[in-house]
Amino acid sequence: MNDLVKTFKALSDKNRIRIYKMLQQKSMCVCEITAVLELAASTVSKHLSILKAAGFIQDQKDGKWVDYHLKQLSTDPYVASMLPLLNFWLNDDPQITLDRQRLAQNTRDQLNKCS
Amino acid sequence: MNDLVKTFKALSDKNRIRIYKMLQQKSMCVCEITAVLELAASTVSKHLSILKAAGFIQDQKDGKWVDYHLKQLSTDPYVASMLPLLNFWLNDDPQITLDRQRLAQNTRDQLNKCS
DNA sequence: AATATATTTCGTTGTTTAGCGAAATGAAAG
DNA sequence: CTTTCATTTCGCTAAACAACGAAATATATT
Repeated sequence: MNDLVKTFKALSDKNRIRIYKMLQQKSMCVCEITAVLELAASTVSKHLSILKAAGFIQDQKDGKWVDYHLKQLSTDPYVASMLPLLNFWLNDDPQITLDRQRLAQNTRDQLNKCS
Repeated sequence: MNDLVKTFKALSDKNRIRIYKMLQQKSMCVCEITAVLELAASTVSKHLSILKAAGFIQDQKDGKWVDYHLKQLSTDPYVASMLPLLNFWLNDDPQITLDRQRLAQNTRDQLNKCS
């Protein structure tokens, strides 16, 4: 039961949903996500750690960046069941659409001096 | 997006999950739920209002009691998608099993002076 | 080596939320 | 019609949580 509650808690935040829906488009580093959400990098990092702990995302080092991407083959049954729903939901949401437009415009190399 | 977050928040609490899984067995009044959860009636009432606002449950007056039951045909698409998962999940969970045993033992009429 | 950029960790602050008991409300029974 | 029981609302407290900036860590570039 605790795992299930943890799964739902991970999805109970607007900014974490926005992160999930961006990662559905492409893998992103922290500073790219930060640029779209307009939050402090430390806040974004925390959100990512919560999504990771719940089993929704994975990370991978890439030079000075850390790439985050969806874990589409989750071992956690709760997460695995939620994935198709999350992938389908909110694709027409105005905020999600806007985020996706903005993430397409920025590349991590253009983001000199992320903050 | 706010509706989706609201849906997840409703399910992000252990006691609300326990309530959901009890209501899966039968409709219950507040004092019956209170007897199983061992929480204050006002706390249980608040949990029920959150589940109701999210579209998971409905209530119906029955004399001096208020009967709560699952809303198995939800108009909310997020809730509707979650129902089959919630109904399937946790049926073997020790806490849920125990709650269900306890709810079967008590009837509202035996619960004189609920608290 | 020194500097710049990316990320995480830590400590703090303000907000949200779960919990309680007391008071208010409503319905049933004496 | 007064009392009793069930429920909800209200005000409060403690814990959980999101957000920030600063400090720590790590990698890349000069």
